[in-house]
Amino acid sequence: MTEKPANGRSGWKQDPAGVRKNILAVAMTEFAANGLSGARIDEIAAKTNTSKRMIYYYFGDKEGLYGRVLEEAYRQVRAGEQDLELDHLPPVEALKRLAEFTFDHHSRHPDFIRIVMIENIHHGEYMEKSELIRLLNAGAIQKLEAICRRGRETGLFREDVTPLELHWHISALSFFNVSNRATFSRIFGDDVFKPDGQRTLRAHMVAMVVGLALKSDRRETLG
Amino acid sequence: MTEKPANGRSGWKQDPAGVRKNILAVAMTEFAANGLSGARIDEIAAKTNTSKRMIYYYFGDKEGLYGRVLEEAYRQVRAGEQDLELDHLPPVEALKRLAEFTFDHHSRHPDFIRIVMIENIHHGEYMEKSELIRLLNAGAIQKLEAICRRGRETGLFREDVTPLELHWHISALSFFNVSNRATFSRIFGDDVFKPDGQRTLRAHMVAMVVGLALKSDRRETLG
DNA sequence: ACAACTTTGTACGAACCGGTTAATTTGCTA
DNA sequence: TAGCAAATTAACCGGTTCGTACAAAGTTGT
Repeated sequence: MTEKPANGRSGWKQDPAGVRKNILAVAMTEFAANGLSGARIDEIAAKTNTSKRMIYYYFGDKEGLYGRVLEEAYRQVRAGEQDLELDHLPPVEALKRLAEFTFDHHSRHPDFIRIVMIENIHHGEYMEKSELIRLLNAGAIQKLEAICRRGRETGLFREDVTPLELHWHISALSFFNVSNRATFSRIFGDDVFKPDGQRTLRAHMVAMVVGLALKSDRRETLG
Repeated sequence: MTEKPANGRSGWKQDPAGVRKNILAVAMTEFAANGLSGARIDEIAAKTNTSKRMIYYYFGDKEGLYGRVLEEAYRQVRAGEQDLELDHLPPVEALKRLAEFTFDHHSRHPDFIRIVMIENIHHGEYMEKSELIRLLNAGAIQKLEAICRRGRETGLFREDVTPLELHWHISALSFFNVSNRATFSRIFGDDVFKPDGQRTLRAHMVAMVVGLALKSDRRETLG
């Protein structure tokens, strides 16, 4: 509960950065769980180490808080993607790794997925207000662009499939796997979401994406 | 505004079925637009031909209304799928047609997609209460099962890719195309969602799914 | 004719919930 | 240690919103 101040000095009773961070973390969980209109400021405040007044002191109002949560969600997830090193791999291997990583990454961050779902329900209007988010996401496709460039240079990849389209397919299959788990599993059972099922889906996804990227006469090596 | 009674006889001043229908239609739009907690009963009532009192008379409370809206949404969409005739087509053609149809069908029913998104935010808890929805959806995969059976019998399809998995991939790519349009287009532009872009994505989806279903030595005829 | 069902309309209560007012404490600086 | 801005606390407010009460009348199947 009582964490050490984010500030260097110890013994301080005031800790603005820590308070902000604490509020953001709690708010993200609550918004992810209940949506923008479903989340309750009082509930967020209660789960915080501080008081409701501080939420308004630092974030203005509910929508302001939601906006910052949205930014923080994108920031965290994009930060987790930076470490991936793909330049030393041949294009096909790099594409496979990127696709697998995305699948796993989304699977590990269900709250991020839920925040994005909620933002889509709101037609992306809060995202549009954030310059930060646009900047963060612009870089999200650079790795894929590099892979495609190398793939085309070596004559393996099709010329008419764009990085953006590949990103779309990878995202769709990885996102849906988390976003629609509740309804899908209640209709068809949850075998698909057990470890074996997930491995299969992931392998399918990789095979499909690689199959799409490769020229047809280079596909024979695929299973 | 004033529609003729759903009942056959004319001159009736009472029309329970019509009132229910009208309330459901308005409520679906409102829930799809604002979510369960975001939608306002008073707002729904105002857009109805009848009064708030009738909503409670027929549906009990807000959650009861939402539950019926959810059922109605699934019922409408599944009903629209029934007409599709695939038995006369060879398996690969049938699979293509089914995939294309699903893509277009979801694209034509954004409110249904939004309702399903909202239900997933609520962890599918209202869906679970409805036996009707489970029944409706159980049949949603039968067409695909028939196609797969024929495909395997003729030696074209892989034995280790199940109808459920194919349904999952088709659903993921078709669903995401509607559900994440707002955030995706705000980050990467909306070229992908213009007619040309949509045709490309749809063609990719079909190619990927068919490529996955087919045995590797039967894939050479693909573009 | 009679009972059950359907419709209309208003007004209201009570909880909920986002946001504020006002006052106090803490820490930096000089 | 005085002064001042930033940080923090706790009680409070007013509008919103779900749901109901009440009162009455029209309609339909039997």
